[in-house]
Amino acid sequence: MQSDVPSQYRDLLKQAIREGSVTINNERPLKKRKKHKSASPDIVPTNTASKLPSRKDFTNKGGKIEVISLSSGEELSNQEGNTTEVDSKNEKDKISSESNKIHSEDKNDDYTGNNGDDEKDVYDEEEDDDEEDEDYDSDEFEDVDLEHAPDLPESALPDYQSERKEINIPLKINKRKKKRQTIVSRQERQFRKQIHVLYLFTMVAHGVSRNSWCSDPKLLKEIKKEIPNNIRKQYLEYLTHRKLEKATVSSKTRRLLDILRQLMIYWYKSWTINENAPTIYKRSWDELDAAVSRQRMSKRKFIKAVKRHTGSRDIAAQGFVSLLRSIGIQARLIFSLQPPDFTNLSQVTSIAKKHNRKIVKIEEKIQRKSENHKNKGVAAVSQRDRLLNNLRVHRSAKTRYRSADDIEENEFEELFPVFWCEVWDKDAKQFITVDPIVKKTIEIVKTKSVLEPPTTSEHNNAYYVLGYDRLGGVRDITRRYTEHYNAKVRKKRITRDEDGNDWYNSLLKGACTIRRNKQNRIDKFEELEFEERSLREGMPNSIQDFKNHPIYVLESQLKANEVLRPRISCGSIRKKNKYNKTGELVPVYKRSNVQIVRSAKAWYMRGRVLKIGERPMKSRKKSKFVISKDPDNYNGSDAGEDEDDVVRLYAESQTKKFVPPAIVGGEIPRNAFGNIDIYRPWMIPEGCVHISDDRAERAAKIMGITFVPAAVGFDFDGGSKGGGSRATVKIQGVVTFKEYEPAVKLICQGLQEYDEEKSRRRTQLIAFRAWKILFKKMDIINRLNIEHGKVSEQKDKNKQLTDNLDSSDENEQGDERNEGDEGGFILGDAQNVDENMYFGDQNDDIGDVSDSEFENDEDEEAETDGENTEEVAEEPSKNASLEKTTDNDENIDSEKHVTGDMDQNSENSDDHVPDNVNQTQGDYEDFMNKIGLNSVSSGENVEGDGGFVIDDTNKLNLPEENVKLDEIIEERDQEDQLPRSNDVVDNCPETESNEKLSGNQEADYNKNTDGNDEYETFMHTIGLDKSSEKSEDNSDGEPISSPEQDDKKPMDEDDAFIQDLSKDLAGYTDNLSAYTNEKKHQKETTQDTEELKIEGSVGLKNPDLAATDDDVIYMSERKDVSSSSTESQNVTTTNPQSMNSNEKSPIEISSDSSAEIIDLDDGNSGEDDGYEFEYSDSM
DNA sequence: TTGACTCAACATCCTTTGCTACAA
DNA sequence: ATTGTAGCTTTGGATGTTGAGTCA
Repeated sequence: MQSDVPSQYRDLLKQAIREGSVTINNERPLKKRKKHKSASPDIVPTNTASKLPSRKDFTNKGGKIEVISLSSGEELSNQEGNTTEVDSKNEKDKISSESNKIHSEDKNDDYTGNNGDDEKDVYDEEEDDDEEDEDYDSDEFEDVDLEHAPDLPESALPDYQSERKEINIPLKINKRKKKRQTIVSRQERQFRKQIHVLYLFTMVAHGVSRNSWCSDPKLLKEIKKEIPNNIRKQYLEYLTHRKLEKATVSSKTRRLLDILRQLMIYWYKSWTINENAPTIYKRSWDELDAAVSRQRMSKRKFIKAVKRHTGSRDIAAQGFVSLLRSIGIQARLIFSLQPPDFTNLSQVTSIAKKHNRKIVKIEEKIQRKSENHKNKGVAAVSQRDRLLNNLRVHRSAKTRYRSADDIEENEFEELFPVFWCEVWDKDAKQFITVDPIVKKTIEIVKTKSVLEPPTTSEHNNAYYVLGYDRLGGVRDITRRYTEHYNAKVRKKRITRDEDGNDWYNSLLKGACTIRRNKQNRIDKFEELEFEERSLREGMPNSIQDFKNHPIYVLESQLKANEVLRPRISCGSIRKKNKYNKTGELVPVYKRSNVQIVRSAKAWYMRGRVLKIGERPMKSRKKSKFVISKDPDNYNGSDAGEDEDDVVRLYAESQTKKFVPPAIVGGEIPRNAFGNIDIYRPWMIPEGCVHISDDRAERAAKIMGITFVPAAVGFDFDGGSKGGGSRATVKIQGVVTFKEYEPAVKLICQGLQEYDEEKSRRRTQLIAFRAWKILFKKMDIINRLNIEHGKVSEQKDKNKQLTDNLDSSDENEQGDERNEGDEGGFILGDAQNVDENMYFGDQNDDIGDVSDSEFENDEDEEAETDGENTEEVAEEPSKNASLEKTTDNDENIDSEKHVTGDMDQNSENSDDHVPDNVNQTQGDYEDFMNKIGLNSVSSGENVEGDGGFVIDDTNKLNLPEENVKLDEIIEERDQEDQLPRSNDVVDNCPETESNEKLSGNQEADYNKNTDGNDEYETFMHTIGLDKSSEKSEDNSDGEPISSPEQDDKKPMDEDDAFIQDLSKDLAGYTDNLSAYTNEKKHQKETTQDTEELKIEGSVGLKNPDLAATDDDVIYMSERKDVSSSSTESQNVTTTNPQSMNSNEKSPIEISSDSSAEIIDLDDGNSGEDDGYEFEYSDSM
C-alpha cells in the first residue's frame, strides 16, 4: 500500500524514463563502471603492472597457465622439486593439465600444500581485484611480498611476455586465506543432522526396551530374593513410618534416602563391573564412519547379567532400577541419550584436534628452533600432517569400543553416567536421583547436578535426559540435569528449531505407553519444578550465551528486524573484556520486550496496514537493487541518502487489520494490476467470496459474472535472482460476489470433470494408437511372410521382435508368466513409448514418421491434392523410405526401410522372417482374435490402464478359440493367405461402423473433431468398441433420446454436461447454449482428417500393388482402402488428386476410424482447442 | 582455562506484479 | 492483427551461524 497514490504516476514515470529522460541511466552507471574497470587493465596502478599480465593471462586462458609456476619465497627453496617438475612438463605442454590437477587437489582434499595455496591466493586476489574498488586493490596488493621483489628482478616480465619458460612471482601467503574448509559441506551437515535424529530415535527405543526389561516380573522376583535382610527390615520400617500421622515429610524423606543409600551400597558392592563391556557414549563423527560389530543384548542375557551382578555400568544402573522396583519403590530409569552432536560442523574431530594441537605445538617449537625463517612453510606442512594424524587417531578410535580405561587413560576424562535412576518421593513430591554405579551418589537436584558432565566433555553430554517410568511413560527431564539449559543446552538439541521440536515431541509421545500419554500428577509436579528451574537459571554468564536465549537478550544481538520496546533493562552483565579487566556493563533486556518490525509493504502482505500517524521504530537502508530498480527513487538514487533510500519499519502494534474497501456500484475493487490482493482471508471485500479453484476464472468467464482474479502471493522464481528477483504474482482463483459462489463452484467441478475425462481419453488414445501401430506392424509382417516367405537370416531378429511384442509369443505358448504385462501396453508404457512416438521427440525416428503420417493425412484431407506430395517431401526420412519402397520390388527391403524409420521395434518386426511362421501366424491370429473377435468390454480395461490389457478374462472367454487357433490358422493358410488380412479387416468392426457412419451419421461425425470421436472410432477400428456396441445396441441401455445422438455419442456427453450445467445455472444457460451452438457450428465446419498410412498399407490386398508407386498412395491415402477392399484397387490406380477429391466424399468420411485417430492428434496438439478457449472467445 | 573478539566460509533470509521476439 | 509464450540472464546482498585462532 506504499504505492497508493504514486501507483498511478509510476507508469508515467516509467514511461518517461523509458522514453528519454536518460539522466537516470547516466546517473547510475556504477555497476557497469566497475565491470568495465575490471575488464580494462589500464586502471591498475603501475606498481603492480608486472603482476597484471599474469592475471590477464589467468583469466584469459581460463587457468591454462603455460609458463608460470608460482611459489612463495620460502617455497622457492623448499619446493624446487616441484617447480622443476612443472618446468619439464611445461616443455611437454602438459602444464595446463598439471595446473588443473593442482587446483582440483586443492579443492577436493584439504590439502594445504604451498603451491595450491599460493595459486589460490593469486586467484582470489584477482577476483577481488576485479570486484573491488581501487582502495581494496591496493590493500590486496599489499599482500604481495615486495621484499622478495628484488630477488626476482623485473627481467622476469619480458620473459613472460615473450611467453618463455618460467616466471616466479613471489607472494606472501595470506594468513587469512589459509584457513578454509573448516566447516563441513552442506551435504555433510544434513547427513549429520539425519544421523543425530536417527540416533535419538534408536536411543529412545533402546530406553523403552531396557525399561521394560527392568520391569520384568521374574527378574524382579529374583532380585527381591537377594536383598539383604537388614535392608528389607529397614524398608518395612520406612513403610510403617510413612503411615504414621505424626511423621514429618522430612523424616520420611530422610528414611527413604537412607534406604536408597543402603540399597545403592549393596548394589555397587555386589556388582562386578565389566569395564570392557560396551557402553553407550557420545561418538564423534569419525567414529561413526567405522563399521562396528553388532552387539546383541537379548532380554535373556540382560536378565542373566543382572542376576549375576556382572556387566557394564549401564546394565548395572538398569539393574538397580529393577532392584528398586522389585521392592515397590517408584523408580525411573534415566537415560541420557548420547547422539553425536549435529551442531558440530568441524571437519576434524575434537579428539583429533586436541591431539594435533599438542603435536603441532611441539612440532612448531622444534621447527622454530631449527629454522626460524621458514615458519610458514612448516606450519603448512604440519597442517598436512595434522590431517594425517587425524586419520590415524580416528582409525585407532574406530577399531574398538571405548572402555573406561580408554577414557581415563587417553582422554583424562572424568566418567559420567549414561544410565541412572530416579525415585519419586511421594512425601516431598520430588525426585531423588540415584547413581549407584558411576558417581555412587544420591542427590536431590537443586541447581546443579553432580551427574551433569562439563560442556567440554567429549563423550558424554546431558543434552537429552529421558526418564522412563514404571508404567512406560517417557519424559524429557534434561532440564533437571543441566545447569544452563537455556543458555547452552538448548542450542545443542534438535528441538532448537520448531520442526525439530515437533518431531522430538512426537517421538517421545510415541515412545510412551498409551496409559502414560496423559499427564499425571507427578508430571505436573515435575513441570512446575522445571519452570522454576528455568527461572532460576538466571542470566547467562557470557555474552555469547545470550545469543538466541529464550528469556534474555542483549541489544547488540538484536536481529535486523527486531526492536526493543519498551526499552526496560532487567539487569546487566559485565563483559569480560580483554582490554580492560573490569569490562563494561551491558544492559540486559527480556526477550519479551523484543518486537519484530516490518516495512509497511511487508505488513500489507500480512493483511495489515499502518495506523494513521505512526512513526517508524527503525529504518533500514534499501538494498541497492531496490533503489536502482525503483523509478520513484530516481532523483536521489546516487548520492542522496535521503529518506527515500530507507525502508521504514513498524511494529505490529502500529498496524491494524486491513479492512477491504466497500463495494461501490457492483464493482469489486481492483489493484493497479487489475487483480485484488487476497493475502489474508480478511482481505476479501464484504459480500464477496474468494474461490481459490484454479478453474474458477474459466468458470467465471463462462458465466459472465463480475469477478476479479485474486492475487494471493508472489513467486520468486529464481532465474535471475538478485535483490528483487523476478517476482511474479500468484493468481489463485477469483473473487466474486457471494451469491455466485455455488454456481461457480459447480461449474468448476464440471470443468474439472471435463478436463479429467479429456486427459483420460487422451491417455487412452495414446495407448490405442500404440496398439494400432502394433497391429499394423503385425499385419505387415504377416503379409510379408505370406507374400514373400520367410527370410531365414533374420530369424533372430524376428525372435527379438516377437519378444518385444510379447503378447504374441506368450499367448501362443500359453505362457502366462508375465501376468501383469501380458497383453502389452499398460499406461506407463503407452505414455513413455507412445507419447514419444506421437507427440514427443522430433529426433525420434518413430515420432517423426508417425507424426508426419498423421499430419500428412490430416493435411491431405484438409488441403488440396498437390500438397500431398509436398508433404511427403517435407519428411525427408520418410520420403526417402517411401521412394525406396516404391522403387524396389524387393518388398522385404523396402519394408525394412519403411518400418525402420518407424520404430526400433518395427525394425525387428520388419526384418523378421520366422522359421516359425506358423507360430507367428498363430500368435498373430490369436492376438487378433482376442482383440478383434472378442467383444471385450474395452471401456473397463481401458479406464484402468489407458490401454486394454489382454488379460486372463479374455482367455477365459475364449478357451476354445485358443485351442483351435492353430487349426484355424492352418485352414486359413490353406484357403488363402490374403484373406487373412481381410479377415482382420473384416473382424474389425471398422467396416461396419464405417458403413453405418457413412449412412446416417456422417454429418454428425463430421461435427465431431473431439477426441471422443477418435476414441469411438478407434474402438470401432480395433473392435473393442464401446461405441460399436452402443451404435448397435444403443437402443437398449442408452437413455439418449434420439438415434442420431446415439451415434454422435461423444457429443452427447458434451451436451449432457452442458445441459447439466445449464439446468443448474438457469441464469446462465444463454451463455452456455450460445457456447454449444458455437461449438457445434465449429464442428460442422471442421473437417475430419485421415487415416494412418500404415493402415493403408495394411489394407492392401494385392501384394503386387504393395511395392509400386501406388503403394505410396496407399501409404498416404488409406481411407479408400479401408473403406472397401475393392475400392482400394481402384484407388491405387487413380491419381492422388482424384483421391483427394474423394476425400470429401461420404466414403472418406465413413473411413473415420482412421480419421479419428488423426483427429486425436489434432486434439492433442491443439489440446486446448476445446472448451476453455472457445468459451473465452465467446465471452 | 576462559571468554571476547575477529575472520573466513558458508547458509539463509528478504525480496513482493518483465520484456521482447516470435509463433500461432 | 492479436494473443500467447518461450526465452532471456548470469547470478544480490544483508544477515546469521559456525569454527579457528588470538589475546588477555
